[in-house]
Amino acid sequence: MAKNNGAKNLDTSTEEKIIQAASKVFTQKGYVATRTRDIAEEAGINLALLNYYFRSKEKLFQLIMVEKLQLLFSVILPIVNNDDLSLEEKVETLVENYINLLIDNPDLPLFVLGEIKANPAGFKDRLQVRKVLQNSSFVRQLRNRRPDVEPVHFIVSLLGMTVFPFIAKQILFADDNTFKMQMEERKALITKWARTILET
Amino acid sequence: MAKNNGAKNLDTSTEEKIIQAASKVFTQKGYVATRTRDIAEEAGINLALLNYYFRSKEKLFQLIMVEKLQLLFSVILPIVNNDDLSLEEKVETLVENYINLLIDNPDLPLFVLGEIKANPAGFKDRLQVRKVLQNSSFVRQLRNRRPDVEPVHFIVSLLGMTVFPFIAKQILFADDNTFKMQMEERKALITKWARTILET
DNA sequence: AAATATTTTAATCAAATGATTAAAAAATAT
DNA sequence: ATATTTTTTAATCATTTGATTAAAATATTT
Repeated sequence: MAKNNGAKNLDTSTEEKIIQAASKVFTQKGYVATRTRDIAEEAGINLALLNYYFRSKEKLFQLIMVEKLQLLFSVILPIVNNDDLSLEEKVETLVENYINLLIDNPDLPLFVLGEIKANPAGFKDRLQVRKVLQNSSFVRQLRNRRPDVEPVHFIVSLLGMTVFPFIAKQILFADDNTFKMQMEERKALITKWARTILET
Repeated sequence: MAKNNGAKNLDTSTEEKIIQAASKVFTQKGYVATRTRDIAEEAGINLALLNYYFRSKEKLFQLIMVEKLQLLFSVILPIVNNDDLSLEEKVETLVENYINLLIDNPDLPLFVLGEIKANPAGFKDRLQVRKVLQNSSFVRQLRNRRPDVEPVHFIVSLLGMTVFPFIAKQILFADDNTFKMQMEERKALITKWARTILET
């Protein structure tokens, strides 16, 4: 066998190089707009090698998509389900962690939302964000605090204030540096505003 | 000549049928994912006819894109530049009109933002949303009211709360009817929240 | 009605693209 | 060292897709 190695050097193995390249190109251009040749070139390998390792564009895409969805949920789920955090603590942690994640992965929201819209059937069953949220400690606390407001409205506002700048970055912000700076200062603003909204 | 007619019946002319179909398919699937055959089929005409009328997929797309951008801006610009409206009145009108527009064109935000991201160079010059906003009555009022907060933060929050539900509809909302209903009740909520934020 | 111009279509082209194949190169085992 | 297995490549295929062409159909003008 010509196994690349045992455990070390995995981050530079061909397979890993392809995954890294696919992650980059897919999230940047979306499924239909990326050509397998783009990924191969980005990975510095032959096109046939991509199919040797992953059988097809579709298979490779599924892999990346699952990875990205887990990345998004790994930040949300532990927080909204943590019974030890108060409503205000949840909001603060959520905003802080989510903006940090998005600063490192600015393409993530538009990519994920775009692909879900492009193929709703493929995610209808797998993704039950609504159900998970419905039964969360977060929603329970929201209902308790403000029985007069549907929790979804508050959640959408919080997510909107947090995620939307990364979706509309191209249009609303100048250079990348001021954007990052403003996203940092935005953490405190959103937290404060969300608290205010909870009281009003 | 075989001109279809003089002035009547234009809404069913071949040219108009193609534009309607292109509008629908492009906004639903985006530029790369739509095939000219899809548009032709949707319009109920031959594929060659599409190229006879519009020369190319790209040309037809440009037409639709300009139309959609004008649609988006035709709602924002008159309001943010209206010196006769108070800050609170601007917010209320903006939210009301924008949600109405988005209820009728739910695919618009993801489409426009996706295409701009896919081809930033093509819009960098044409779209100067930042500059227009910068000099608007709206931003002046915001600076005046809250000199301690960068206006962009407020604008992003307002737009985020308004637009984001239409972008994440697929994930966060159940059926289309309850969604529309909740968007209607959301108008008052956002307006109230925005006012609160301005005071805090 | 005949001639002319416009609109529409069927057939086809050329380029792009996901995928395969057969052979070469490299690694591992014997 | 030789044989065997795994990895990589160049060449090629088949399908999709935007676009064109030549002819047919329809409308307009004379």
